[in-house]
Amino acid sequence: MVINVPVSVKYRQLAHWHIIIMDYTVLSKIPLFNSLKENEIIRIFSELKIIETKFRKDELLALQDELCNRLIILLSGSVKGEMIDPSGRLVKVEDIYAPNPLAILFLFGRNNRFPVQVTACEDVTTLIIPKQSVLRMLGMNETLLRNYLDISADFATRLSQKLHFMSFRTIRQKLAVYILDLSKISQYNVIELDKTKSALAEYFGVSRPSLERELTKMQQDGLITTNKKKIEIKNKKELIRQIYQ
Amino acid sequence: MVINVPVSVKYRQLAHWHIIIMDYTVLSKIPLFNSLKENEIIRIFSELKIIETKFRKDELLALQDELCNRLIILLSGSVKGEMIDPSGRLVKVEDIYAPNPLAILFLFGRNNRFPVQVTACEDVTTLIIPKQSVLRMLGMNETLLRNYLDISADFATRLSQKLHFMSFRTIRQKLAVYILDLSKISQYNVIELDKTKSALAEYFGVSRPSLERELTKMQQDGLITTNKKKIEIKNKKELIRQIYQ
DNA sequence: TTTAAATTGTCACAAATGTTACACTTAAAA
DNA sequence: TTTTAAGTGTAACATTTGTGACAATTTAAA
Repeated sequence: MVINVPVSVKYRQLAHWHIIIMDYTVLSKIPLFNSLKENEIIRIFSELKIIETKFRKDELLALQDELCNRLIILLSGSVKGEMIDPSGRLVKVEDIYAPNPLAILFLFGRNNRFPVQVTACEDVTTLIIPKQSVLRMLGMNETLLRNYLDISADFATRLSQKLHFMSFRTIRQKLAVYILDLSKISQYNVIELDKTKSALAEYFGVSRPSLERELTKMQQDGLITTNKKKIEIKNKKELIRQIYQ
Repeated sequence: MVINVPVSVKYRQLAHWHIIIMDYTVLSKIPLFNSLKENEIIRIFSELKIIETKFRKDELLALQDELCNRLIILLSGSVKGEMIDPSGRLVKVEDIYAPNPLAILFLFGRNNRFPVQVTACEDVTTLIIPKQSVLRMLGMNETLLRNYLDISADFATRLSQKLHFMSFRTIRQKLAVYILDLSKISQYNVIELDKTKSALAEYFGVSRPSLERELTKMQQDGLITTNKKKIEIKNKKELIRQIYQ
């Protein structure tokens, strides 16, 4: 695995910051710059230290526990966040795709370090904005501030929802919540799992055979029928009841 | 239980907003106003719609799933956050004490609703700032913005840590992490639990007898000795190893 | 002080989940 | 196409955890 030179070192070597000439069409797709007019974006980019950096597949964008002193926004490609535990194992936590920012929740705060190691899944292009520039930027434009707060809140909401989800004890409860959520989205009683069962078991934090067994039991109990990735809800009322014992 | 008139209704009835004359000593203790000079605080309070509201014990400050359109900061007293599940049970999620803000992570975002119902544990005094005023306030003063972002990040960090904590499967792993964390803080090998064992079991999402049993087993295995709320680490190296199988 | 409530410690048994193993199917790569 | 890897489905057995119950102890309230 190729270790990339830490970003913070890289841009300290530059005498002056870059002024990036970029497509408005590209930048306007970035959630942080949503609803901003072209001249506002140009002003922000001309006044602040914002640089474009490319990473190759498998290069590191950030190390676990490294000081989070810059906002990294993916322009193209995708990265994965992984935790290293003391026994040396790498545990994948999440994937992030362009055009999203990464670790936006951890840029500020008292212990502002990357919670995971970030590795490029493929060749990626990023915008890197030093923390101080982010702060100036947010003070310059209220729309931008609003976008930043909205994006942060959305991440926090997802974190909180996952925590709530984890609080369901049994595999059956987790499955019931998961299936019902999917059926809400598709509006049908027949849903198709959006992950492989192995991935779902990992997401639930349970073993794959246990997940399969519970699906089989739920079928025997007349709650659902299941085949491969397709699940049909047979008794919605009872399925809801399963969530609360 | 007394149901309080929703706050949003309350202050819509006021013809003009209040200018609160308050002690600088009180306000400077609020994390959000940390490091702000007196004249800056006075300016903010004179220009924005910020009102002081009192709630009695057991009154509701916010309902679960209610639109989160205001920042509530506790000046005195404490509140509890509880979730209601469809079977009607109330599940306590957390306590918040003055001088902290509540639901700061959920004020913005697409689905900005209170994730829990908030009830006063005792008589409380609060500052209520409408969302729009919060936004203006953050644009007015960079220190304030920085405070807001820091506070949000600290909450997000705690959420993320709890999620990481929940990802440990067995009770023994959770206990090992918990005990080692406490020993890091106190710097000693003898720690005192900061919760009752019932509360700890609830925090872990396990039953109390199971928690007790695991503590007993860990003592039998020579990892710790335990009595009431005191736990002494006997074999730190082995205790660390327990975290990873 | 007395009394009541909360906390702690323990047990036997039931239920849920993990582990390991194997066979089969499907999808991707050569 | 053939080959290989990934995904699915199931089983026996071991381990972990939950449940309900009870007694002893500590703490708070009257």
